[in-house]
Amino acid sequence: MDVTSIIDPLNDAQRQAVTAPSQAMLVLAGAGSGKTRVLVHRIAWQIQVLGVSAHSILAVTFTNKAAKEMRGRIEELLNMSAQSMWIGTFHGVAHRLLRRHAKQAKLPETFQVMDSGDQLRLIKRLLATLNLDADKWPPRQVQWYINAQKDEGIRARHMMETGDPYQRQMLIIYKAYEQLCDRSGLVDFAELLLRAHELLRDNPDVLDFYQQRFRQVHVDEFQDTNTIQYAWLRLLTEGKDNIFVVGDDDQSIYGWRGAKIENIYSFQKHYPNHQVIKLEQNYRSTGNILKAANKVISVNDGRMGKELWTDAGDGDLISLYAAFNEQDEAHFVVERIRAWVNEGGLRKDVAILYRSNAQSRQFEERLMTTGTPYRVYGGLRFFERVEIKNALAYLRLMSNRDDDASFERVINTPTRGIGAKTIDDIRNIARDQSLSLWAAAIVLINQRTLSARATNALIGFLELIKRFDGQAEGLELFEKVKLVVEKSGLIELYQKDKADKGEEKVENLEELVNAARLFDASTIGDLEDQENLGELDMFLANATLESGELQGDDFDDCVQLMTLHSAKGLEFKQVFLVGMEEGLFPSQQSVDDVGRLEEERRLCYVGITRAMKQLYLTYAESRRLYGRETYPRPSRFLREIPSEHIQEVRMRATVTRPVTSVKPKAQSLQTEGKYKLGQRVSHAKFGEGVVLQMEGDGAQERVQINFKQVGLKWLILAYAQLDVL
DNA sequence: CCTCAAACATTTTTT
DNA sequence: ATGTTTGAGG
Repeated sequence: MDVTSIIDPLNDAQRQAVTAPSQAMLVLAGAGSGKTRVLVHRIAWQIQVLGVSAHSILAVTFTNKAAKEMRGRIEELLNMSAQSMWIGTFHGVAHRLLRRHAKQAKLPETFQVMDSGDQLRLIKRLLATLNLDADKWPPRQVQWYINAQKDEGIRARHMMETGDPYQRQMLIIYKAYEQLCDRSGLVDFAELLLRAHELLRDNPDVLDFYQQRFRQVHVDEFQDTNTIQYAWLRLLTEGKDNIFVVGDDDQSIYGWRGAKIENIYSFQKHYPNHQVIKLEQNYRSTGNILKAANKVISVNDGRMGKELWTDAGDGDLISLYAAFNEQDEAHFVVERIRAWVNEGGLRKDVAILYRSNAQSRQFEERLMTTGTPYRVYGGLRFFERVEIKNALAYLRLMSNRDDDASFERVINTPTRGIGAKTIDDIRNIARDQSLSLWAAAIVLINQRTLSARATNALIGFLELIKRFDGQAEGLELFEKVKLVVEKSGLIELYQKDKADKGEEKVENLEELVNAARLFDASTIGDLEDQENLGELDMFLANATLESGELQGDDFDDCVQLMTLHSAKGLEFKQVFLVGMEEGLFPSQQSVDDVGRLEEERRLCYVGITRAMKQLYLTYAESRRLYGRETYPRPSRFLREIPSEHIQEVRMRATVTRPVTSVKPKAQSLQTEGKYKLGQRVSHAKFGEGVVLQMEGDGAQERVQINFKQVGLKWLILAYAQLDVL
C-alpha cells in the first residue's frame, strides 16, 4: 500500500481534508488552491487506505470535462481503471439512474433526452397547439419559467392558483408541456434531475440500494448546485453524512441559471456534524494578482471569508491600459501578445477574456490581420448543428416512433412534398385524440381526406423510416448512422446548398458517421447498463448529454478567446481582461441589483485569478456597441483594486489613433487649437479625462470630455480650466 | 417552396 | 453592427 504518493504532494489543509474520517465535509477551496487535487486524492485515500471498493464511489461534477479530468487523474494516481466508479455530471448520473429504473421513474424504456434547442422547439409547437399568441407568451420565457420551476422541484400539480393571470397561463402551459413530454417519451435537462430526485424519494427500495452502495459521495463546484441537485444529494446521504463537497462561494457565477449559493450555508445546517476546511494557499498566481483579487472580492457582503496567499512572491504589477476605443484596445492587446510570443512565450498560454461574446470580434479581426493563430471558445457545438440534429432525428425516430420533436423536425427535411397543411392536419388529430404525431399520421392516411399527392408523400415518409429500421437490423452502429445519412437525402440537400456552408455540412455528416464508428458504449456505463439499452440509444443519449465539447487541441498553439464564464477552472500565464467598463462589466442589467452586482464581482474575481504571471486590464474610453457610439466609464472593479498593484500602460506614441471612429466634423477641428482628440486633460473639479469631441470656435468652442470619475461632459473652453497632461 | 427584406433583440452556459 | 426570425411576394 503506497500511501506516500497520496499524502506527500499535499499541504496541511489539503491533507487534513483528504484524510478526514467519513463525515460531512465542506472544503472551501479558493481559486487555484488545488481543489481537484483534494477530490482526487480523497478518493484515492478511501480506496487505498480505507479499503473502500471503487464500486462504491460516487463523484459528481457539472461538466463532462471536469468528470473526465477527475477520472483520468484518479487512474493516474492509483494506476488502476476507474471504470467501476460513478464519476459523471449531475445530468449524466441522473440519466444513468433513470435508464436503470425507467419503470420506477415512470418513463418508457426508450425515453430520449432533449437539449435546450429541442425543448424550445417543442414549446413553440405546444404554444401553437394551444392557440396562444407567441408574441404574448414568448417561447423563451415559457422555457425559462418551466425550467425554473423544475430546478426548484416544483411540478405543475404542486402549484396553486394565485389568481395572477400570468401565473395561471404559465401553469396551463406547464401542465400541457408535461403531458406532451410524457406522451412523446421526452425528457429535458431539468427533468433528468427532477425525475432522478423523485425516483429516490418515491421508491424506498431504490433509495436504500444506492444509499448502501455509495460509501462516499463527492461533489465538485458545490456552489453551483441548484435546489433539486442539493435535495438529491441530501436524499442519497441521508443519515450517513457521507458527503464530501468542494466549492468556493466566491466563484459562484451561475446564480442566473438557478444555482443556489445558499446551499453552502444550508449544508452547515443540514449536516450539523460537518467539518469545514479552507484551502487558501494558491499555487497559480503571483502575489500582486492575488492581492488584487482578494481586495475586489472583499467588497462583497456575506462571504464565508477566505484570503488567498502565495509564497511565490509578488511578481509583476498588473497592467492597466486605457484604450481610445475598442479598436485601439484590440490593437494594444494583440501587440502585447506578439511581443510575448517574440520573447518565446506560447500563444496557448495567453487568454483574452471578455464579459460577452460580442466582444470577441474586434480581437479576432486584429489577430486575423496579424496572422496570429487563435481559438474562440463557445461556438455551436458539434451535436447542436442543424445537419447533425436532423440526422439524429431520423435515428431517434427509428428508435422511438412517438418522438414528436424528431418527427416534426424531419418530416419534410429534405422537402418531400409534405406541406404545412398536411402537418397541421396531423397535429390536430394528434391533439384531439392524444396521439403521437406518428400515430396521427397513420390515422390521417386512413381517413382518406388528403389529396392523393399528399397521401403518397406522407406514406413515403413513414415507409422511409420503417425501411431504415428494417435495414438497420443487425448492422453495426456506424453502419446504421451511415445508412441514415446517405439514404435520408440530407447529403443531397446540403450538396446543392450553394451557400458556402453546404460543403461544411456534408463534411459534418461524414464526421457523424465517424463519431459513431469511434463511439465506445463501454466507456459510458458498465455492463449492467448496456444490457438495458441498445447501442444506438446510448449513442443518442450521449450526443445530447455531451454535446461535442471541442477539446482544445494541445498541438495547436493558439491564443485563447473566451467569456469569463467559460474561463472558470482554467489558468493561463498571461491574461487580458478586456472591456472593463461600466455597463459592459459589470453588465448594464446587473448594476441596480445588489445580488447581481455581487455576482458580477465574483466573475471579476474569477477572471483575475485565471492569471498566473501577467494580468492586463483594459477598457475603452469610447466603444461602438450595438451600432451606437458609447462613452462608458471605467469599471468600478478597477477602482476596487489598490493602485499599488497596478501600473498604467500608455502606448499613445506607438498607436496610430483610428480617425474613422470620430465624426468628420470634429475631425477637421482636431488639428486646431490646444487640444487634440484623445488628449488627456485634467479639470479642477472633475479630475482626469480624455477629449472626445470638439465643436464651435472662439468663445463658443466646446469640448466633450470623458472624465474617469464623472463620465461624459461638454465644457465651454473659455470657462473650463483644463490642464493638458 | 423558396427568396428577400423589414423588424427585432442583443450577458453569461452546461447539461 | 449583426445575426435571427417573421412576413410578403415570386
